[in-house]
Amino acid sequence: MVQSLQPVRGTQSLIGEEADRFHAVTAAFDRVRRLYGFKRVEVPIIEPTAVFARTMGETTDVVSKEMYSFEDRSGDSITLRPEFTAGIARAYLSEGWQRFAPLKVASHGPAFRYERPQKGRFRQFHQLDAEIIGSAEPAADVELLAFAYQLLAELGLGKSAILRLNTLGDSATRSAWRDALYAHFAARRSDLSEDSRDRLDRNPLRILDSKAHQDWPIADSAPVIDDYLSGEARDFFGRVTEGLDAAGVPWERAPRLVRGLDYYRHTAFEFVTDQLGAQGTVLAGGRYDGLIEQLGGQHTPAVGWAAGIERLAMLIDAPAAETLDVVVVVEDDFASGAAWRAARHLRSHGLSTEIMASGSARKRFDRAVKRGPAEILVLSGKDAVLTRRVKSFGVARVEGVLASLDLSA
RNA sequence: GCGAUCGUAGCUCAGUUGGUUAGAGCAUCGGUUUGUGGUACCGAGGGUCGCGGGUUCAAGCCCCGUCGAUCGCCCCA
Repeated sequence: MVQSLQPVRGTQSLIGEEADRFHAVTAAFDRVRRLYGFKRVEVPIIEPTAVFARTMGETTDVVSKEMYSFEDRSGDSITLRPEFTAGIARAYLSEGWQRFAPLKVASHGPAFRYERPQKGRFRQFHQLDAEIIGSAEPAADVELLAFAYQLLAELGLGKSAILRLNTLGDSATRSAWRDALYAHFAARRSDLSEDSRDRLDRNPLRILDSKAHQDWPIADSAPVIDDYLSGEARDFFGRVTEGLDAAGVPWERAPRLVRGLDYYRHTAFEFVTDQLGAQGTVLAGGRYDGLIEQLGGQHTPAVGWAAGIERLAMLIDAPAAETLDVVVVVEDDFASGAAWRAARHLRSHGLSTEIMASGSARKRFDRAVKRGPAEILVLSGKDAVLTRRVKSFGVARVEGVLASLDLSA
């Protein structure tokens, strides 16, 4: 293949069932989003680089090595969004969306990370995103999770995607726990895997869910978050879990669940499945009360989640293929005017219609049959006399719609 | 960034221990006595076997490099 015709690594072009799966996910999202009163918002795909660097944490992998950043013609550093949250927070501040607070918003679209592609992971990937900005209430966390759960349930994943839930406490809790973890792991540094020794300084929390067997006993004996929770943090988490129980959202406690991005506080969660290989997380998020301040705004509590559209699309049952209501077979050119008139009329009455008008008459009919329509309308013009027949394979609607139409004019 | 596996027609794949002109199905196009036709039958086009080098009388097949894909590590949706 010619070099320039190769797609950019980690991007994909979809057609047929794959495209239908993708659309099924976004359609379900848009339907459920409305049931919960989340406004649809659109935000830019590009932002000033600082928007992401300041909010996600300079040392995170996403910021330090996975961002698609470039200088535009005026020399400004621009970044293709690696996630939605920071951009929405920026819009909240710069567009004056504070006036809508508490604000419930939803969006979906592409995001970009420079990573090695593998199953369920792409350089251009697509996310669903939901945020509640300006509410410090545990009820916001509950509502957001109820939304997520109903969405997954409507996608047929209510059983296979499990909600794992944790609290990271407030910032005092989080830093005390982090210090304790650091001390614990640093004391056993030489027993840790090579990866985890690297993680120790960068992000000691991540050692907790290390995949290296040799780390497991050390992680098992590590300090637990519950011992560091302030009274308020404990109370907050309690009200979230009570709310989930009342709302009928099943969950399990994952005391070692941490999130990679720096801005998370209190509630952290992920819906996981065992059907996607190494990329089990299908929807994840949490509370990020400090993020808007990081961007220079007033203290503004918020919660949100993002879900991977490709990952969900791989999990759902194949959507029913789009069916065709009518194929119009034009047996000879004399009838082509009538075919256009008939097709226009059928389409304006909501019947999906295609016209077969090339190749031999026999081929046209064969192709019409292969398209699998509910009905085939055959128009012929033998001896300059227009005649029509309808072959029906299912619900017969064509004759009814066409009854009032003079096809010859 | 690291590791493993894999690259043959537009797509899915076959191709024996290295041996003549690289095959099939699907798709595309054409034909099959104007046929009331139900996914048929016949035929055609389409390949520098990812790319470059090497070994050999001879390479789709063996070796090296490179690009790409897939899966995993890291990280994450």
